Formats: sequence, C-alpha cells, structure tokens
Amino acid sequence: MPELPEVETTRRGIAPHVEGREIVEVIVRQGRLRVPVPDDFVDRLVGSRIGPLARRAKYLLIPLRPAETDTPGGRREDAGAAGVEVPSSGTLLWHLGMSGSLRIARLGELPKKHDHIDLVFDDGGLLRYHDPRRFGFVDWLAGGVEQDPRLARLGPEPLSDPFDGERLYRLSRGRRMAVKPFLMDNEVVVGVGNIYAAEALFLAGIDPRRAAGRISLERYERLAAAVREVLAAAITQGGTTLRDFVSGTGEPGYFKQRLNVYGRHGQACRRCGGELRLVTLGQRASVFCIECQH
DNA sequence: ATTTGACCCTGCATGC
DNA sequence: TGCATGCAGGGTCAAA
Repeated sequence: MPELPEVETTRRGIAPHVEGREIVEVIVRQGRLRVPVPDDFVDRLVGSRIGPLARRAKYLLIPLRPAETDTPGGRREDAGAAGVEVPSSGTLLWHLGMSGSLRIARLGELPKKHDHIDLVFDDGGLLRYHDPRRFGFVDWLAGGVEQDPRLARLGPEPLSDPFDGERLYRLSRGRRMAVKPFLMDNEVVVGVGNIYAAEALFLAGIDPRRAAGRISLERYERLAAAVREVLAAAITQGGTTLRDFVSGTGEPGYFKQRLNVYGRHGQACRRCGGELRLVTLGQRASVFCIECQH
C-alpha cells in the first residue's frame, strides 16, 4: 500500500489529532509484526506526550517525551515510590509495510480484524494500526534517529534539492541493472515504490528495462523531474488507494484515477492508444508502453 | 561489488 | 462449492 505519498498523507491526516496528546493507554493485540513489538513498548509509551510528526522515506517518526516533566531529564516526584517507570524521551519509528495503515478512532470503537495496536490519548481519541500482512513494524528509538541503521544509509528525499538528474546519472554509471529497480533502490532515492517508479518512467518516456548505466544525463534530468511531479501530484490527491489504503482520517486516496500505467497492462496507453505491456523487473510487475518509452 | 532470489504474512482474483 | 495457484503498495538478508 504505502509509498511516500501515502505515508505523507497519513502523517498530515493524523498529525492534528495526535500532536500534543498524552498517551494514557497502549493496547497491543498482535505484537508479531515484521519486527516484533518490543517487550517494554507499553511501559515506555504510557505517560508520554507526542511532539511534531515527521517522515523520512516511508518511515513515520513520532517523537515522544515524558508528559509530566517540564525540565529535560527531570523525574516525576512519586514515580520511584510508586514503582512506576518514568517514560524517557525517544522516537517511534513506524513503517506501514505493504498493507499497513494508521487512522484516528474514538474510544469505544470496536477493533476490526488485523487492528493490531492502539495508542489511546488523554482526549478519548486513539491511533489505530491496521496491517493484514504484518509486513510493517513499529520500534522505539532512544538515541538519534539518523543514527539508526535503518535510516543511516538512506538516499535523499525525492522532493529535496539533493535529488536531481545529476545524482541519478552519477550513481548509475557502470550499473547494468534495469533503470526501474535502480530508481527503487533506497540508497539512490527514497520513497519511490513500484507504483510511482512505473508512473515516473512513463512520464519521462524511458523504457523501464533499459540498463541504468546506459541512460544520458539529459534523460535522467527528465526522470528526476517526473519523479517529483508524480509524487507531488499524488500527495495532493491524498495518495493512491488500490485496495484499502485510507488516510489518517479514513479517506481513500484519489490518485488511482490518474495512473497511466501501473495496474493497466493489456489496456490502452492514454497517450498513443497502444496496448500496455507487462514485464517483471527485480521480481516486481512493471507495466509500460513500448511505443512511448525507449 | 553488484545483482538475484527467498522470505516475512494474509487476502483476493482466477482457473480448474 | 471447494481447492490450488499466483500475485499484491516493502525491505532485509544470504548467496551467486
């Protein structure tokens, strides 16, 4: 489900409902995700207050600090006596995998199948994680987020300045792999998954099977512009809902209507009318127009 | 060093 | 109707 636009849509949707809230209860119904939910997850979170949400690649970052302390490193007076752990500052690293979604619900709304985790807030709202395939995960980071090995090696954000055609050109020299899996490599650029890689290559007129190392700088500049264009448009549309993606407030995304190639093999190219072809690249379905993409 | 394949898991569409 | 098969938005790891 979620590529960058869907994670960004989720972040924007849930932020107004979670930022500044205190977590008063955490319910883990199914902790066996791709990374198992840590044993001390509940203890660490209860009593924390949520700071401004961020996103890095397809990761949602949720900063937490102790709700009752005003000074960094301070201690709650009665904590020791009561034997209650005082939560410490940290960040939740949340990945939605293939089928995960986060949405806002109210206390009393019954969980459905595959609603694995609830964070319950002091205002009666809650953040509910749903993930049928359980390829997603949530982890708690104590230290610097950028030092985490999962984030340390990531390439630039596609909507940031360091991502451009020159970078694609430079990193692709000598690479024989097809350009589509190259574009989906998170060390090259983050957040470009199977849907938007196919769409960007169509917009740029590049055959997804072409060797990455045999594409000119000029064409990579077109590709970088196409990546930015398609991701920005998808964010504006609230992401792409293929099956069950919903924003943080339960709305589907409307970008599906704008897809030119993804999921349309056998249908007519919107530009030339030819039949769209399906090939497999890097074990991922790849649809393209043999007339419009070279 | 680069690239490929298996794997994590459930649900759905398809074909027999 | 049931059953087997293949495929799905992602990422990691081992092996070639």
